[in-house]
Amino acid sequence: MKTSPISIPSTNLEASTQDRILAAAERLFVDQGFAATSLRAIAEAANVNLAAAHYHFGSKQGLLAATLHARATPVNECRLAALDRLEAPGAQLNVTAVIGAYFQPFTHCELDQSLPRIIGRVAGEPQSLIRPLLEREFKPVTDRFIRALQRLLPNLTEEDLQWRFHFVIGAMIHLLAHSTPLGLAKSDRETEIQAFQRLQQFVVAGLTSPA
Amino acid sequence: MKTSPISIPSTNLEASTQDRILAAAERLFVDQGFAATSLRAIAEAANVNLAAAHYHFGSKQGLLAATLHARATPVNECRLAALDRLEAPGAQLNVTAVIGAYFQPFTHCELDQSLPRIIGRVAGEPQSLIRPLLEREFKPVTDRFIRALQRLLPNLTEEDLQWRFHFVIGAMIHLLAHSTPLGLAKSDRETEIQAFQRLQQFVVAGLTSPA
DNA sequence: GTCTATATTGGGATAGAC
DNA sequence: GTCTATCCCAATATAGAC
Repeated sequence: MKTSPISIPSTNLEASTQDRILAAAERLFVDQGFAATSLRAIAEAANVNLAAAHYHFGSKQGLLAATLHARATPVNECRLAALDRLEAPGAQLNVTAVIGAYFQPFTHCELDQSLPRIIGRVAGEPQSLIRPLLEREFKPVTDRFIRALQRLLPNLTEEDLQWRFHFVIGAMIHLLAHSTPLGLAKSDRETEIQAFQRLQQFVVAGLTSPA
Repeated sequence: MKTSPISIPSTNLEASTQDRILAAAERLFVDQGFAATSLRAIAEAANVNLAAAHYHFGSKQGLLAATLHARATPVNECRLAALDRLEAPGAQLNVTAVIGAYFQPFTHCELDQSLPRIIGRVAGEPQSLIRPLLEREFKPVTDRFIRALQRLLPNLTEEDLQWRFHFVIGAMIHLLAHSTPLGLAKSDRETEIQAFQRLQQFVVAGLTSPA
């Protein structure tokens, strides 16, 4: 299976079979959740035979793992690149900048218009299924961010910081999964970036509040 | 269907059929999600015949709605009672207290040991399914809290506050759904209350950060 | 109100031709 | 690597006896 750069036009009939399956799976998983989405529906949406999905991904779970991995890889790269830039000598290293680097995949890196939503969606799935996947894909990078914050917030214990970052992730997931509050209208790309700026200010205040 | 006070020992064979079904459904929905849970599994866990579930709740969706409603009702009552106490003349009305009232169902009211988790779980389900339910059950009370905060934070626009409360809810949902950060051990009731205190401090700092 | 039995549909997975 | 066809099982829901 290829792990090359992801660029998945919603229904690009010229893309390879694997990519079409991945794109369709991601869209349906996001819309309906994992359990509620059938391989048949995915195959149909991808204009692909049902058996092809099994051939390429082995199982429905395998397809989910591939979908998540395809998104997680560039997200991790984008985050790490941003953090590296911050930790270079002479750069402005502070809490706001670190959180900005963590949100970078959703604000600056042009990974794809809107579809890192798979992250928000998948994080809501039952633990048993998805927790190992999430841990493998995201924990190493997240840990590096926590360590960077730890140096900036030496008055917090490691436990303090882990809890606070847990809340950061919760708010971020919620924003990814439900891009707008109940009362407000649907958002475009512009307001989406603004939403992450709002979120950034919110969580920086929470992170830096006194111990 | 009764909407009387909820007290559902995990498998109380003396409870009524409906209550046993509700309890089993809630537990399985929380553990596995809605789509992945079959009525058969619920009926088996509740020591009830499959047809009984349909007789009492009409459909799987009906059962989900009933499960959620059974939990939402006391949660709303607990929140409103706490807010009423705060808004009584002479009480200490500030942002921390209002958020404390919002979290009250998970910290002080002894609704049930751990199972308002249905809220955290259900909020992660696909929008199409669950959004109307959540709105009906929680929006009115949540709106009252937002209005209370608006009076305490007059420098924020309504849009500001809606976004910030969106983040509060996101962090709360995440805590309800995954009661502990990835690195930490599983929690008991004690640390759970402490977690909500941590969350309270975090979100109060976020809410009160300058506009 | 509770059971047995069943209608009906759809699911994941695989065998085997091409 | 892609198709057709099929196996086998599980799902929701309902009919009808008791």
